[in-house]
Amino acid sequence: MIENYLQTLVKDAAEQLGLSLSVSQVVIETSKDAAHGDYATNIAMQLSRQLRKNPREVASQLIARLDQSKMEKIEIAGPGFINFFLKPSALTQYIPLIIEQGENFGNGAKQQKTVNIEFVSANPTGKLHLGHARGASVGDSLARLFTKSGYEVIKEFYVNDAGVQINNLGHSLYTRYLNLLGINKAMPENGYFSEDLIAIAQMLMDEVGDAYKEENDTSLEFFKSRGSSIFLDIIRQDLAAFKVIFDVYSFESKVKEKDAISRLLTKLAPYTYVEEGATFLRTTQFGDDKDRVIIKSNGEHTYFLPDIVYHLDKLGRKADLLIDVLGADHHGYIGRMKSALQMFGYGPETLEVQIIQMVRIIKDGEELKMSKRTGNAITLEELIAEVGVDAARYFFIAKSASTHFDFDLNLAQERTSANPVYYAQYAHARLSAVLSKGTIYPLDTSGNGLHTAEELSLVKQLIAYPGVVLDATTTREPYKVANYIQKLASLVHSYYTEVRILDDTNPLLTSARLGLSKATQIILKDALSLLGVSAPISM
RNA sequence: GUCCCGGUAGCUCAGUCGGAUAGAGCAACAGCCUUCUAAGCUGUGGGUCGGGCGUUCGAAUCGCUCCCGGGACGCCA
Repeated sequence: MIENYLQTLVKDAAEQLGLSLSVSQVVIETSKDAAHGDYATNIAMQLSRQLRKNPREVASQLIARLDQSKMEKIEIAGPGFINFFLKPSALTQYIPLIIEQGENFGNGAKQQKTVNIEFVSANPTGKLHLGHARGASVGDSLARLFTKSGYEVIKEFYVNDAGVQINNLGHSLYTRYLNLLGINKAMPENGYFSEDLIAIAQMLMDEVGDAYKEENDTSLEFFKSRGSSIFLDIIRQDLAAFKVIFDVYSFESKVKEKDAISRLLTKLAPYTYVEEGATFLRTTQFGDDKDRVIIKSNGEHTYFLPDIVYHLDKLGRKADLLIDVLGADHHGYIGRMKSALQMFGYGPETLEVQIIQMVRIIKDGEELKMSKRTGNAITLEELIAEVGVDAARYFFIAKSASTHFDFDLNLAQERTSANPVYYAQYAHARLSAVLSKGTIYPLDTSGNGLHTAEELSLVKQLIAYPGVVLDATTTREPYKVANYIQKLASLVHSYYTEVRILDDTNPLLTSARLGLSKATQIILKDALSLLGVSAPISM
């Protein structure tokens, strides 16, 4: 956009001085202070070292060779900044483009690349809780960002339906069932103690009566498979209510089917050795901290093996990049999986792991420890009921995923304007109201006639949108979109308060302002949609 | 002991490949609704950017080191 235009101007001017610069070397920043113009560059200070000249002198030589047709003026300031003061038309010329492209404004060029984003991937042994909700928000927004940036995206959920956890679930559920039948049996040591399990046991008892009162493998198998499939259904429903829809559910049980594990072992053979009865994989050859056990001395394989099969499966289906969104407790897992994939010839950059830091629950100013045993976790379902989908998603996304997150229950339950999502949605609602009342005026989409400081700073913020989308995608940081939204909403509210948009005494200006409102509404709505947050037309 | 994340206003957090006077929201205080939605706007106060050393025209940002908080380091999943 405009940054690119300015970069090229500077580059051309530098070439006339006999300097060859790449466009990306010219850093254009938006000025914080209006006295510093609309945009600024520090290029003269960067160049002064290699030219061994005073930066202000370099700046004046550049300016003398710069195309100034779209400038009101150019100034050298401070130690050697070049400040650009643009003509209003240089900014407002983008308004027709925004209105014409609509929600496609800011889209990236087609990438011919497929990104597989795996997130949530909770065990089907209980309901989703707040930790999962953060992963769901971040993963889903990443998917939306990649889609907007031109990638093919696959959203994937991996279901661990064949491991120790499911065994625990089966035993716990079965025990609850037997208890309901009046048979005395203690819950397993590592069992699941949540209330939900009792309800499900009751449901199954109503369905099958005492058919499974004999303790045997068939009985246990029934409770394992029914329990996990019931929980998976609940998980899917909760996610759908949270506006997170997965394209693919992959099941561990399917991954392990046939002889997938033994075939994998054959291929990994060159990288293995046996020590004290266990088989190790030489992941250190590819940068891991230590070699990893893949077959325990008791002959069972570790979880690492099916995970490798699964990742190879994802790559084999169609994916140029795998992104795993995982909780912070998984960070030790990154090195070994990257190593394993390299054994199959994939570069280390094929797999990216986005670590989501912990969520701490704060209630009455104190941390609330969540415990599987007592089942006191706050569920996603409860979260949605308490604060709503929009507020919850915005809450989770508005902070960098790499920072520890304090979720203040009292604040969330207040349901007041303290939550920034309302601020942004309200801005959209106000614009919508003005536009619908303004239909009696013709919509001027040209941008001509806009000139006040409020109008131009709003336009500058609109122009910045494509850059924000790109930046948020390449850094995998959706919170940057939230920051952008807050700034945009703030400009909208100021503008709305300072300026009477629908002005009977000046229909021409009204039409132009409606055009600006329309363009702003388009971008605000699209930015919110990247976070999975709705843009209401009234509140 | 090793690795990861963090330490910026009373609280929660931003801070554009290192830039101009370090910002926003909340909280506090003072104003603004006969006119498009006051879930809003305007203004005020509030800082040893965890400490130290270094790199350079310039450091919250980069390097080294120390301190504090959270997490991970198993033939667990």
